[in-house]
Amino acid sequence: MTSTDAVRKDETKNRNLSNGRQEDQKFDGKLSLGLDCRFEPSSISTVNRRNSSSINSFEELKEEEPTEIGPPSKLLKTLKNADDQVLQRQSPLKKARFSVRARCDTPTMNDGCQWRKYGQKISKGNPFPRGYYRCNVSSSCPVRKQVQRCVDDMSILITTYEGKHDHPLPISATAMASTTSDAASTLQSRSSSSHDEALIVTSAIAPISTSSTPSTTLRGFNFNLSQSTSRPQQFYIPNSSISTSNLHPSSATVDLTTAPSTSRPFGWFSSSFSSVPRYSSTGLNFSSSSSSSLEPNTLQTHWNGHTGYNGTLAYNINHIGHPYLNTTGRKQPFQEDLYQP
DNA sequence: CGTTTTTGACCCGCGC
DNA sequence: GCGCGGGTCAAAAACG
Repeated sequence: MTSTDAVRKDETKNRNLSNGRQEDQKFDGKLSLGLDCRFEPSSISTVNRRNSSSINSFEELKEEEPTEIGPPSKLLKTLKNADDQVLQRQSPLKKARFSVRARCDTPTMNDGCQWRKYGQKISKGNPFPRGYYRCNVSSSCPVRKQVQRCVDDMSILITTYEGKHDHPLPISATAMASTTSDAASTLQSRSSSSHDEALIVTSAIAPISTSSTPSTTLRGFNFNLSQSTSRPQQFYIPNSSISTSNLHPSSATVDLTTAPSTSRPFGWFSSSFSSVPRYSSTGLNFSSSSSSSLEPNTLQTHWNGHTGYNGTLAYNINHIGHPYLNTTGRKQPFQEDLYQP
């Protein structure tokens, strides 16, 4: 057993290394994400229904490992890997966790990073399998994410990020994916008490532009990371909620499923970005377009506060829509269909 | 043919 | 100590 385990580790190591090469190459290119998260107006109306359930679901997540202080055995196990060295470095006390809830039709949110699925499990109390992904952008990147449907509303996708990216992050790795808990706790400290409070992102941003066809409905908006800076601005994301646990500040959840008024879905967004055409449904898109004239929108967010990522976070509205394509462009089975009762 | 996903098995922590 | 459940591994299958 022990010898086989050792062999396992080595194999894993080698495999990871090879993967890393590949990812690095991808890194050079502009990463374009097709995010398939859609905010259906109809589903938006169901948000209220969700509120109770969804909150439960993500609290579940947080309680899973509230005090995950470097899992002893796991940590030791992984210590052999560079991954874990990074992990330890970044989280001396506990793994940072950052959950994002969003309505999404696709199996997983495209957040700008390359993710490799390494497992799937049916968790108790939830008929929908939980997917386990690890960041594939860098071979040593310790970031992992878990993706699971909300048990009460399968249109809601709960993505939990864990760890920090150890790579440069030129990528449009999303703030969510990259900054994890620290960011979230920071955010929460700002929007503290109320769950219904708008998410406020202080930013440096230029007016957003969109390449999407104005006449069509916006299916997604992108969250981009870029290193550029601009004039400060604030984003208000009403009805989104950030929650953290006082007990476990290292994990936080951003709830993007809560929609604004029904008559004007995402009106808040339009108001923030005047150039954004009116749209009725959206997809949440975390994409990476590092240097594009199309999206000079870069926001410096408080997310950067503690994360070591001083890059700016750019929220970019874009018309993207390749549902059922993941980051690699590979066709993904529409899992919802599979889960359909 | 190389890469990614699937999936069953395994490992480990935790509660009883 | 035992069983359960979550998380991970890795061989096989699927995909482009």
